[in-house]
Amino acid sequence: MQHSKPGEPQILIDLSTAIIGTDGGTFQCRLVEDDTETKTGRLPFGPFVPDQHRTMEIGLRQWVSEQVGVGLGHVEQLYTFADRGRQHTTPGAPHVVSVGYLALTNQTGSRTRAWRDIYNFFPWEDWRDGEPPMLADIIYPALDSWLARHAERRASARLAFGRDGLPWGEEYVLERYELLYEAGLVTEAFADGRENAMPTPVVPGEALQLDHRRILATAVGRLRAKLKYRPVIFDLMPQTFTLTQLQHTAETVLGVTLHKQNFRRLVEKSGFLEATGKMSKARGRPAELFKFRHQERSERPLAGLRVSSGRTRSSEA
Amino acid sequence: MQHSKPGEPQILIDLSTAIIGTDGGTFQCRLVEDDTETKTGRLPFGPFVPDQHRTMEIGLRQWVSEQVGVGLGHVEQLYTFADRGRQHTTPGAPHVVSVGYLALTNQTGSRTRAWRDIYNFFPWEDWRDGEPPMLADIIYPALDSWLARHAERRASARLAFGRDGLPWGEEYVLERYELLYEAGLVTEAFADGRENAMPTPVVPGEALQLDHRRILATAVGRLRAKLKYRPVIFDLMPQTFTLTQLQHTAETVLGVTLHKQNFRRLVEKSGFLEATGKMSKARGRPAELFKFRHQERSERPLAGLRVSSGRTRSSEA
DNA sequence: TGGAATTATACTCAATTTGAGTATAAATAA
DNA sequence: TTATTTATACTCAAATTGAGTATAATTCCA
Repeated sequence: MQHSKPGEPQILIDLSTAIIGTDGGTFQCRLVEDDTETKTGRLPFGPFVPDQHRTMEIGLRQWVSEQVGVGLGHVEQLYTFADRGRQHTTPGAPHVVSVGYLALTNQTGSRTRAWRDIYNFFPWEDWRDGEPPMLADIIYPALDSWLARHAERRASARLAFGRDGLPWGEEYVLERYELLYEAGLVTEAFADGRENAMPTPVVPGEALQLDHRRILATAVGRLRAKLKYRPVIFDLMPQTFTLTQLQHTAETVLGVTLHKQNFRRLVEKSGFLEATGKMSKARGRPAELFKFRHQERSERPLAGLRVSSGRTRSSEA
Repeated sequence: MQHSKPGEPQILIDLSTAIIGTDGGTFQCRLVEDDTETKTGRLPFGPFVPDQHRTMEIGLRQWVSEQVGVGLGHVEQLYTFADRGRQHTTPGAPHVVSVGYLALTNQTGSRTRAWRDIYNFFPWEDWRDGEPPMLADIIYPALDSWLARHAERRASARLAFGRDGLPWGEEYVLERYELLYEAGLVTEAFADGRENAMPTPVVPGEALQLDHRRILATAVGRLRAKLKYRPVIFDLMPQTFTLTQLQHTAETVLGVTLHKQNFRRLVEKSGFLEATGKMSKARGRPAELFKFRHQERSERPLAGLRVSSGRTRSSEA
């Protein structure tokens, strides 16, 4: 009930930010390539300096604009991570706590090559071509063998991965990653020295430094969930767009394909769109260009996209 | 992109916890009565000591069990608050960042008198007897006068308070409190010295120390939202309970009354309940006692209570 | 130039879910 | 014994959802 005493190790706060955008059907995240010995990337982060910034979000926006140079839309605090063993671990060094943030942008960098496809890090999350075979081939066997020794985690695994006929919930990205970590099946678990970690990572998917893949999983899970009840998707879109572009963005984020006609019905009824009268020029029939209407007089104000899935990309005609 | 330097003021982390329970139709939160000059209460909090606890949640559970003596069910991190001006403000003192937590218990203290009705702090949130008259009488006039000078916040206010025919969303507890704070209509805004704060708080509702009312608002909003898609309500219930008791608990948390027959249909279909065969004895026809079934073999595994509102308490026959 | 392919948009229809009732059953209280 | 209270079962129309079919407006290419 009292504050920590001066003798104790100092605490530093890092703001680690998952800057997310989409670009022509790829789901992208801005990474920093360290010049360290390891080849794994990391999220951009900066220190929180209480004397300089009134709030953490203000501080974050400032160093992102200075050092990353990307215009941000929606910014949202995700979670504060302080686990020992999943952070910087130099002994005697100050303890670093990272506050994870999600930031959306519609400026994915054609310029830099620092944008990476998020599904590189979570290949089991992309169901746009149907269930990734790696689940049945690699992940489920390995997970089941671990679950045989950890029956108490069985219910969580069933829910997170939608086993036994339960549905796959797109939004449980973090829960799935954490289970794989706990089971010692991802690279970071090995690096963190979990006793049960496999000597070699069993599950495909690129690692990130420290616990940044965990933060990214939190960001993707939160974004997928939020898409369904808040109009955040428009922060990923250019000024004007066609309904098909909007749908592709939603599919990219959710990692699922959607039923075109029903998506159209949903999004039109939501009242978030305003026709511009202009037309896109491409192959096939031209599509109308829409823009986001900033919620004046809408009927269904907070209902975002409650999407219903369609067929897989590969099963389309 | 680098850590804060040793010369900068130290950062301390407090874990501030909203311990929430219900007791016979009241919505309760465990407070600490400080022996300071102010009469306002505060949430229990304890320091996070990285060397002693592997994670923040472990640390929190320990000092809560030691110092508060309440058994906790679901525990969830809410948000990390670091705003200057809404924290301890002794100049030169270390900057305190509070990580807010929500903790649920089914042991509300008949023993201590430290349990307080949450609706004391947010009287406008309790719609069980219909819309609280204070909204139309006090809050809306005051808010509108502020909005006249702050047109850019108008859309937020419409959504948060459900004006202009928009529905009142139970879960926007934090958004509503923050708007009232921003408009200088609650006590804390005055204490924090906002330039536009009214000399006397305009809106009824008891204050808490520091930004603890903000943390509590976050907790209530998160709990109300979560109730609709995760079975957290059972962490507020005793071992066995009737459907009516369950409904009253949901109503207490949501601050709304529900349609009895539809609530029954929803909750029975969810597969979360298991009949015990025993009956409750009270007035009227005895009701069957149920217990929570820990999600084996259920069809709708993650669907919690998607409640639909009924009539107000006062309009019942 | 005239299909064929491609993409967009409109409309239909059954199944399910939701909102709001009515009807009836089983207890206690007077 | 009858009124009161509470619990539970069942009905029904409206709205929403899931999955199509039908048709329109382009470009591609033989």
